[in-house]
Amino acid sequence: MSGAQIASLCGNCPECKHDCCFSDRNCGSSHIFGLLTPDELHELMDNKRQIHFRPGETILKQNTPLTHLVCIKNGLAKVVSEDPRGKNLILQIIKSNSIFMAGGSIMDDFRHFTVAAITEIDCCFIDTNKLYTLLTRNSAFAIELLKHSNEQHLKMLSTLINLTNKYMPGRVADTLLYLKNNIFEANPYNFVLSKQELADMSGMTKESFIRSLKEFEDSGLIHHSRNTIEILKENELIEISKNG
Amino acid sequence: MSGAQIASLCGNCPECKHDCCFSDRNCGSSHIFGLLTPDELHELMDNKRQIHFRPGETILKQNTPLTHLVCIKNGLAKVVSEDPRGKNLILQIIKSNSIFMAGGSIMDDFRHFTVAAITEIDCCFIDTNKLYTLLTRNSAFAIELLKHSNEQHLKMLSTLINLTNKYMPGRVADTLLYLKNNIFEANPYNFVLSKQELADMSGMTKESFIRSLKEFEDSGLIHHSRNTIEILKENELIEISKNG
DNA sequence: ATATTTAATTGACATTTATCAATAAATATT
DNA sequence: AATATTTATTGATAAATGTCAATTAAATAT
Repeated sequence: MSGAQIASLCGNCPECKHDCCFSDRNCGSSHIFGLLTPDELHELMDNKRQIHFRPGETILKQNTPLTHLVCIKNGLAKVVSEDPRGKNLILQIIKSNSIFMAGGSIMDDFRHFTVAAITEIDCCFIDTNKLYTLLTRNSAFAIELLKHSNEQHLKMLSTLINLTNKYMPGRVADTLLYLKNNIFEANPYNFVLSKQELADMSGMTKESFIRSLKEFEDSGLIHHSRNTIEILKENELIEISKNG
Repeated sequence: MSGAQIASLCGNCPECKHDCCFSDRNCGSSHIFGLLTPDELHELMDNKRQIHFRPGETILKQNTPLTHLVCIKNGLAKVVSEDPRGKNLILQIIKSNSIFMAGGSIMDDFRHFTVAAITEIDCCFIDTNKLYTLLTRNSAFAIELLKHSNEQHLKMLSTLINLTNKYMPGRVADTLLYLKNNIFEANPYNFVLSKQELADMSGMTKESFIRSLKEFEDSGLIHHSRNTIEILKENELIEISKNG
C-alpha cells in the first residue's frame, strides 16, 4: 500500500454530498446511498477519507480482516482471487461510481479476494460497523444492499457457468464482449490490461489467450493491435460465446 | 411437477411453529426466522403449503418467474444450472432444514437455476411478496437475510475457484470431501447420486469422473462400491485438493 | 424369470489446453 | 542512444480432458 496518499478529507459539510463518492452522482450506479437521510449520510461519511491509488497498487488484500468496504469514485480496478500456487483469476473489473461489497461479505469476516488498481484511482473506505448500524435502522437501505448483493451473486454465477462450461474460444469471446459492452463501452476500445490479465479474466494461460485472439483476427472477427481491440463481427462472437 | 402432492396444510395455529419448516428446529440452520415475531411468522405462514416431491422431480425450474422461495424441511435436493447444450452443472446440494434463496435473487426476477429432488422431499414455498413486506418492517430480519445471501455468495466463489483453478483429481477430491463432510456427514457414506451427477458436481464428464475415482481406489485413498464411498486417507485427499 | 431399458465401466482415440523454450517487441533505466 | 527488463508472440511438445464406441452390470418392466 506504499504510495497511497490522502487526497482530501471529506468532513460533515453538506457540500461534500456532491463531491464525494457517496453522492448520487458518484456511487450513483447503485443508488443505494440515495435511500439514506442527510443525517445518516453524514454519519457514514464522518471521518471518511478519499484515497488515491496508482496503477498496480493493492487497494484491498485477500485474507486481511474486513473492516471497510471500498467505493470507487473514479478509475478502474480488478477483483482478483489469488491462488496459493499463483494461478490468479480476475473475477470482475470495477468501474467508476460503483460500490464494492467485498465479495458478498458484509460483517466480521476476512476478505476473500484482492482488489488492485488498474488505472489511477480515487476511492473511499466505508467503515462496516457504521454501515451495520445504519442497516439496523433503515430497512429500505438494507433491502437495497440485499438487492445489490444479489446482483453481484448472479454475476458471479454467470462467470462460473461461462468459465466451467465453455472451451477457450467461448471464454475469450465473453471477455472481449464484456470489456466492450460493460467496461469500456466503446468500439474499438483501448484496454489498459495486459494480456496476462485478459487471460486471468478468461481462466487460461496468456499463451492460449493470445492464440485464441489470433484466430479471431485471422477469421476477421476482430482487429487488435497492442492495446486496442475492435470487434468487427459482434454477432459471430456472440455465437461463439453461446456455443462454448 | 406432476406427482407433487400437498401433504399437509399449515394454518395459523401456534402449534405449527414447531411442526412446519419455519420453526427454529426445522429451517433452524439459518436461524433467520427466529428473528420474526409470532405475528410476523404467522403472516409469512399464512396459506403456506407443505409440498411433497419424489426423487427426480423438479421443484423449481430455471427461467421461470421467481414468485416463491423454497424451504426444505427434509430430504436432499440439487441445484442445477442447465445449459442450453445440455452441459449441466450441479452448484450445490441442499440438505434438510435449509432455506434456499434462489441463487441470491430475492425480488421480481427469474430463477437462474433448477432445483430438483434427489430423495423424497417435504418443503414449503414462501411468497416473496410477503417476505419483502416483512423485510421492510423488520431490519434485523433483513440483515440476517443479507448475511445468508453473503454466505451463499462466498460458497459460490469457492466453487468457482475450485472448478476453474484445479485439474480433475483436485475437483474430484473436493466433491468427495464435500459429500462426506457437508452433506452426508458419515464415512463411509451412501450416495443417492448417480455418477453423472457426481461428474456434474465436479465439472467433468462421467467417464473422466469414474477414471479419477478408480485412480483414487488404486492408490488406496478411497474404497468405493456402487453406491458407497469410504474415504480412507482424508489427509491425502485434502493434499490433492490443495495442489489442484 | 425374462426381456428391456438404464447406468456404469473400459478402451481407443481426438481434441483441447498447458508447459517449456525461444524470439521479438515494447518499455524502462542508465 | 544503449542497455536492461518486462511483456508479447510463436513453435514444439506434453499433459489433460472429452468423445465415441463397445461392453458389462444393474434396475425396471413385462
